[in-house]
Amino acid sequence: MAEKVIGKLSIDELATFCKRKGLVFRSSEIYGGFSGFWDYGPSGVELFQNLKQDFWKWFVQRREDVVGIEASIISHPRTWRASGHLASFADIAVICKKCKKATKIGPLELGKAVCPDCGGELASQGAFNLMFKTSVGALNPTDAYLRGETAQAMFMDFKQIAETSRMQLPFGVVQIGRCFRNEIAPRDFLFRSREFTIAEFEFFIHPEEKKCEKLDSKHKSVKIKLLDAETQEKGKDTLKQTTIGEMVKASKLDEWHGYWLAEQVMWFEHLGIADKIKIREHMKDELSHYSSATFDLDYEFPFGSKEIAGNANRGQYDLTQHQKESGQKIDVFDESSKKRIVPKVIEPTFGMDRVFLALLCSAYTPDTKRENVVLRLPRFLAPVKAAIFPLISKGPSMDLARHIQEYLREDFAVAFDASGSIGRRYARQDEAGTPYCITVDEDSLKDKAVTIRDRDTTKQIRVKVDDLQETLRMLISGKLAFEKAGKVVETRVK
RNA sequence: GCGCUCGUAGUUUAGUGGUAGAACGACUGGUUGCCAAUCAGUAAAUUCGGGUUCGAUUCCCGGCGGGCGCACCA
Repeated sequence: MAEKVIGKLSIDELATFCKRKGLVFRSSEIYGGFSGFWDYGPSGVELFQNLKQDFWKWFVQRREDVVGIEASIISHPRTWRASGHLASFADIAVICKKCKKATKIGPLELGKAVCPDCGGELASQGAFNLMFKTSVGALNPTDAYLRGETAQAMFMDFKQIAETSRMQLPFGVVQIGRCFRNEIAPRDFLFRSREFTIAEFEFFIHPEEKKCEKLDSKHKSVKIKLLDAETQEKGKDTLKQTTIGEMVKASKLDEWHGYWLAEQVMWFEHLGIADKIKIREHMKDELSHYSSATFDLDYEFPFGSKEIAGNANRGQYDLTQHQKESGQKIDVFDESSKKRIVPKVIEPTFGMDRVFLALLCSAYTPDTKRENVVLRLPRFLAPVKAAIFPLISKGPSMDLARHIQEYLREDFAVAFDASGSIGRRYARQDEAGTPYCITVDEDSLKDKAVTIRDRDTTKQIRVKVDDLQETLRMLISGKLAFEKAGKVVETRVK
């Protein structure tokens, strides 16, 4: 039988799906929407919270060398002077009157500079203002900015964190939080927005430390598809199959940088999206003002291969800058050299809304046989873990179904659906990404058992009501194979 | 931000210078019913503002929003 060709997913189709299923809404839609802003709906917020929680478990709770903070979104205005973000502030956007090429120039160049391409006269399009400006104080307020990255607080709080949590180098600080950038043209659904969530950590290392004790064979064997700087400088985009170990060996990465890049890829493997990830090295001329080496982790989106995470080598830049600006010492005492030292920093970053979007792109599976979409999310991230259906929606069946709902609800996010045909109810849950559907049927009252139906295979097993909680826990954590969790039963079809 | 282009229920769409029809979905009720296709019913739309006109969802202008291209992206 000829396979029905499924059209390539468009980001529009995904956005419509997200709206329909309560995952993501356009912000302020009753006023016509507001470009660059999005709302997570009832289902989306569950998924997003699960994602953030999984990140926290993976990178903070599981480790001894990382602690978290949650800093204010608005910080002292001098923060951004120290960080170097204010320096590019006065830039002016210009457009060439002749060839229409848009660029930006420094404020003093206006009136003097000409188009770099054709030498034509430049017209000002106005001042660039990538940072969100706000004011603080009701009476005679002072200017302040909403943070464009979460990093700065982790530098500013460095000494307090090290002291109160008794951390010694090397150690990291993580936070997940909202950031704001006045993007010129928000685009591609959630991908480029003006308000977004970053999960970012600053990992502090002794400046002389070259070795990374934690870089073991597990990290070295992490396979990656690499687009390196040289290839890009030649104008090509050929990917190299390599491993973290090989890159470290070839001195393309120092050990700590390699370790963290491997950790990032390993989290994506855990999320099931690593097959669409490639690593892109930044070319010299695109490095940020603070970084000596940067790698992007790009995901293959419907609109192209785009950055969802990054890894920058920030060196001692930020701590040194804040020392200068504040006049305060930001350093630690090194017992071995008996000297005060300023740590160097590796910064792994994740655009969490982008990871969310990548998860949906990978999960979205139109099933031609079932004639509905199946959202194959990782089970542990699914907004709802199980849905309970009474086959007969009245009488003792209904009571038993309600009872199951009550007791499962204590441990899992569950849904209950007694309306429509059973097939329709399965389809609704397939689209919601619910991994398991529990059906209470005619026999359930007699044998005190129910069927569990698997989202991805539609196979069914019969499980005792008393074992449901433990069975679900094992299934969701992946510690138990579905067919081994109960007696496999034939699916009855009309 | 610039250029091109688009904007009818939640979704997909029909239609008209005289205020709109459908399908799917949602909701309510019925149906001894395991993979969206059973019956009955209900709610639900012309993106917003201004102009032309006796009258505009339809024509014109502007805003807002989307798509594509350019540019930008700590």
